[in-house]
Amino acid sequence: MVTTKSKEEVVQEYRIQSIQEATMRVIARKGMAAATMQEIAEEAGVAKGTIYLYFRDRDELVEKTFESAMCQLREQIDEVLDREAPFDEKIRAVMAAQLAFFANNREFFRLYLSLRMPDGTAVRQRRQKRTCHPQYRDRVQKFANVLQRAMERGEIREVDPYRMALFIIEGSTAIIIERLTEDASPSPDGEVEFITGLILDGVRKRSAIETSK
Amino acid sequence: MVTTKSKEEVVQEYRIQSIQEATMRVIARKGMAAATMQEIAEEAGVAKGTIYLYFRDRDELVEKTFESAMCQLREQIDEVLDREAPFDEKIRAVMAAQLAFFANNREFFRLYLSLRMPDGTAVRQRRQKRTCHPQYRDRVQKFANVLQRAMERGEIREVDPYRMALFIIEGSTAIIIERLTEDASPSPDGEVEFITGLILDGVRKRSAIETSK
DNA sequence: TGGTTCACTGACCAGCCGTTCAGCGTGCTG
DNA sequence: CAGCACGCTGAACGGCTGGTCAGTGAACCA
Repeated sequence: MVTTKSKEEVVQEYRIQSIQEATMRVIARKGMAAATMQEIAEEAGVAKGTIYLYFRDRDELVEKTFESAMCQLREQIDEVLDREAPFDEKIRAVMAAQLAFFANNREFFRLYLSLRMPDGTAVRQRRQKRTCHPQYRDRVQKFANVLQRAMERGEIREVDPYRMALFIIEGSTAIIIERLTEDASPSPDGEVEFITGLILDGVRKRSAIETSK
Repeated sequence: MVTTKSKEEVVQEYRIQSIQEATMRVIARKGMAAATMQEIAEEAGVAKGTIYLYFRDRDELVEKTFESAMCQLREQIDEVLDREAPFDEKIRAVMAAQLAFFANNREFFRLYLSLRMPDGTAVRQRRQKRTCHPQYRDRVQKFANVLQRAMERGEIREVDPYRMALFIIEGSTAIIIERLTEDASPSPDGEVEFITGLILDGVRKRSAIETSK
């Protein structure tokens, strides 16, 4: 039996998705704290009450919105991470995926900045996240595992992989988000090459002979 | 005339400082959005009204608190940055200064995370910072200038210094803040060495011969 | 000692915003 | 076509919190 979606399910999914997209847009515009249910509803073209038919409360709305975007990001990066490839190729591919994702989801970045960390701002006042958001932590951890394997293969230096992952992810994300506020940025390829170079070889000038590949 | 502080001025400064410290503690505990004037007042051991004798409103309180902490951080880093030294020494010293600052001001980090960026959360709803906090941007810019000079001297590769600065600052800060939530961390010296290595030489394994110094 | 000043207090106010729910209209059914 | 079901609406509610200000008492002065 091909469980084809009933008409109601389709409508429901459409509603949920458009409310979530509106949520991201409003948060991108006003910031997490100033994004009101009223404005989200207007942005989505529904009444305030309608949102509560699909989400328990504001917390759940924001949380679910964050999670579904993070899932997409994660899928696109994991797809690259799980492929068999030399380490530098992987880094290049991950950075390209990240760059493309944030370019295609420009409204997501504020939500991302607000929720990834120890609680830039609590979602309203409940849910006292002491640590980072689990989805963020998972992402760092997964990346750390890849680094770990690269260390075992002797492709990179042997040091704390979790810290290394944090450094790379935060450093690269900062540049990628900076791009979003610029009028004119370098080409995506150039940017990826720049970031990859920074990660692999650092800032120091190599005297002539590069360890190319 | 040595303008020695009058008794009133001393008391006033003391009040201001203790209210600001209370502000940082409460924000560290509850997060920016959930930190109420009531709780800040209790933490400082004064009545709510008293805070308004020294700060116009909540925005000004938070802003001034952020700024005075950022000034300290900035002073400590600038002192290092302005010293004449080879580039790798400078990086080591800056990282050590940053590490020490956040270790000595553990309550500051949430305020820092909330205000540095495009507006993790607007300070309440006014002041619609489109870009990062000016103090943060200044810091990145100053660091970029140092990188620029190092490029001219041929100490590091020639690429966009502002992006390089962003990458280094965000990457290293992520590790330093991670330390604050750990039970047991490596020694500060080890950590500084680790971060410095990452910045200068990247993650790639060097085959034997290090360009030491 | 009586009077005056003024930093400080905290009960109170006003407005904002998340949440609710009685009612409406649309479309389906018999 | 009458009656029903139900998704949607938005006015109204209530709680919370930033900000106010009349009152208090300690310190100082004459």
